[in-house]
Amino acid sequence: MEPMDLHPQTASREIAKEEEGAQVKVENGKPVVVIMVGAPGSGKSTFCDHVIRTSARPWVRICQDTIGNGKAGTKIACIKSASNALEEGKSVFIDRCNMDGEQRGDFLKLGNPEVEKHAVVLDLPAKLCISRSVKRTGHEGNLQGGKAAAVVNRMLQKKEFPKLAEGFTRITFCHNEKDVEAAMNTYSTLGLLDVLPSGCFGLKNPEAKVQLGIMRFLKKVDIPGKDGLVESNPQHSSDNQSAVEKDSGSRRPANDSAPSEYVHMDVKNTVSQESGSSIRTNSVYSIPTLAFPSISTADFQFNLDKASDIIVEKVEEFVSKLGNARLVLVDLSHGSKILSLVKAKAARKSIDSKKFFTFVGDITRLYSQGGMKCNVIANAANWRLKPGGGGVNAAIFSAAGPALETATKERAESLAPGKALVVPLPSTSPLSIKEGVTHVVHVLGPNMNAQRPNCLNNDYVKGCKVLGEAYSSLFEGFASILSTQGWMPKESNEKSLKSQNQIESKHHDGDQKVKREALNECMGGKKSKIFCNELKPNFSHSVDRKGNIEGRKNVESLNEFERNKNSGGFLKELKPSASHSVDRKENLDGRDDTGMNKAWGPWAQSLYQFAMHPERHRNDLREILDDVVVLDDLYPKARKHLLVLARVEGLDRLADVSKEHLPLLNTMHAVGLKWAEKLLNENESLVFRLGYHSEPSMRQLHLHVISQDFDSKHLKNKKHWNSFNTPFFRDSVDVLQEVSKHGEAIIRDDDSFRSMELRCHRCRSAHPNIPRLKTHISSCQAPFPGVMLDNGKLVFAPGRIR
DNA sequence: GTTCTAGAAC
DNA sequence: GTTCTAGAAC
Repeated sequence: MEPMDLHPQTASREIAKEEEGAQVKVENGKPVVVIMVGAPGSGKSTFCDHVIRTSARPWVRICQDTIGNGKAGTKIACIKSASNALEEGKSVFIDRCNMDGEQRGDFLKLGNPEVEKHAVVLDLPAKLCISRSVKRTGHEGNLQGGKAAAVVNRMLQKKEFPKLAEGFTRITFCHNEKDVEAAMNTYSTLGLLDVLPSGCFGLKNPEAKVQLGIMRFLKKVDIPGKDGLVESNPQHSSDNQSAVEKDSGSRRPANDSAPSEYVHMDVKNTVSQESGSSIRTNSVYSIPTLAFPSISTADFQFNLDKASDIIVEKVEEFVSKLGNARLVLVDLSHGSKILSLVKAKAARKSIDSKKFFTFVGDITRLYSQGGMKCNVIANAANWRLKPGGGGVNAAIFSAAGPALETATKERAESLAPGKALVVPLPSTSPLSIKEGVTHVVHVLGPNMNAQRPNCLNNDYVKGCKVLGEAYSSLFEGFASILSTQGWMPKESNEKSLKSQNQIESKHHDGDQKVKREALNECMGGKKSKIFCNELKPNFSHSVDRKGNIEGRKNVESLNEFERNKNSGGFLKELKPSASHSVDRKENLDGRDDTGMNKAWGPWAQSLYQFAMHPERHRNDLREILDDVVVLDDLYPKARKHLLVLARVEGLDRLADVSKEHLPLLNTMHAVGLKWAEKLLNENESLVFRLGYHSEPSMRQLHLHVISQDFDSKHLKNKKHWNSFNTPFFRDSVDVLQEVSKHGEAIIRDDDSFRSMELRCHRCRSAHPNIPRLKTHISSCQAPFPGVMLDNGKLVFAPGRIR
């Protein structure tokens, strides 16, 4: 392959000149087809109109609603019209919903292949689209008023994000008004001769953070049979894609003389020339990928031959355990000795080159310049975990901005040789925005450089051991990240899903134990390797307490354990409000140590009084036991809504729960289950769910046992609904597992859940307000989503068809 | 947690 | 005018 010595834009024009008649197009600029993707009310027309009004280049908006002399026309008419506009050198907006790949397909064939196809995805909250389309008048497609909500809902149900693989060169995702404005600006200021960078932009899922479970569910529904998805990335991938990219990466000779800045173009040309496919098929993936530099070989002067042996050995050990996730060894230099050594040794060991390959490029620009999306990158850190010092460490800290330093500091202050530290990268970091990196894993290897601290003085026995440990820690850290994103090796996943579908599975202790051990093995069996000075002392690996409920879904929870341990602060990420930090100690009145917040108001004390003095409230209680009392919620949010109250002084909320409370939590669950079953005897049409609010309004830990009809006059507002139907509601089965494994429950409490859009818990349709939601749920008979059926979260009457 | 109510949304 | 939300008070 010839080195690229042209500027990308120049290169495009050079290519264009070779095409017959392309000269004219160059003079007129390069027309582009922008396919708008979005539900009615998402603002597609507004977007187009704005750009057309303000842009220097000629644009045509093709709108199916008006194409027939101001009236609705056909798709064919749209294509014809768009084609004509392109002939005239005009750029084109395809202003229709284009919600799925099939609808977009025909428009992607427009013009000659030189015409870039872009997508602008207006993925705004369903509620906003609904309310806009409900209230608008004079809509071109006559979609307004009452029927709009239903249409929008239906469309959102089947929305399918565009993928580069469909044939787009550029996809811009807009999740909020600000994104929309930015995208409008981008296109408004797109001059006649300008070419926008290719790739996916703004790709993120704002719901992911607050609605992990729900997003997981949506993923499963949207794309059955696909695996290897990254939670935050709605892009899909295929084997074909992975093969193409693997080729483009591994085929690149180590001594390739192409300057690294042009790696992306290099890849593009290689692929389009050699396989006839285009850049579109290979620039973005959602295959979980860890890009890592060679550890210790640069500044720490570790022997390259020995280092390459260790890399290959560790890769071989882990690669098969990471499902279809990929490991990529990256080096900036084209003549990198370590890359060629590793490549040769990996080939000799027949390591699957789809799963592991080497790549020449800047680890901080793998996507923007190399066209390779890596959700996780490793940093060859220094022991202080500080920026600077040159090399990869300086580059990564610099590219990630201060956010990485802050996030790192929150988790650890130093790192020992052989250890790794997983740091979730804040979404504000440029590395996250531009490169799609979600996590940085700091790794510290052994030092053979006398100028640096902890020099091993050429002791390669120890050095090799430590370097091996460093890679193990790194790959374990990567595995733990995969698990947090709902991804895990397929085999374990299938196995655990199988056993999760039935409530009865809760007693399959033996089986679970085997799996847990298998996974332990899979994770390297050396969990203590990952260093973190925030590690809580009460973590224990002897998790096999009685098995039963906490034994379920063990794969995921073990991974969660790893996650918490590794990052030492993942819980914090899930609960950004500092008041819920796991270390908080509270006084009995709920005021924390700072005395600043969270005193329980007088109205919040009633449950506490029930728990402490049940005999005074005998008439209001269903059951009084030594450890718990059971009562009807005073304001039930469903036909049946009971509370199981803990009778321990000082146990006010889920955040107060620690491992010592496990027996109590088990009792609460068992009593809750008993009552659910009792109520099911009275009315077998009910379905129950047991769980805790992440942050309760009422003092004294209480388990909600609530029927899933939500048929109650007391369910009045968003907060009511969302507190039972978002991740804010923590299923008792999950809490038991978490506490059993990690000694604490995950709290999902940021205030956003209150204002989250209202979605039916069964069919997931969105509704503009509480009354409409209630009308809907009173008749929705859709089966419950898989995630709710998993792990025995729902309790049905025996024999009932779900 | 609920109730009350101003004012936004319809 | 009526419906609905959200914030303050309790």
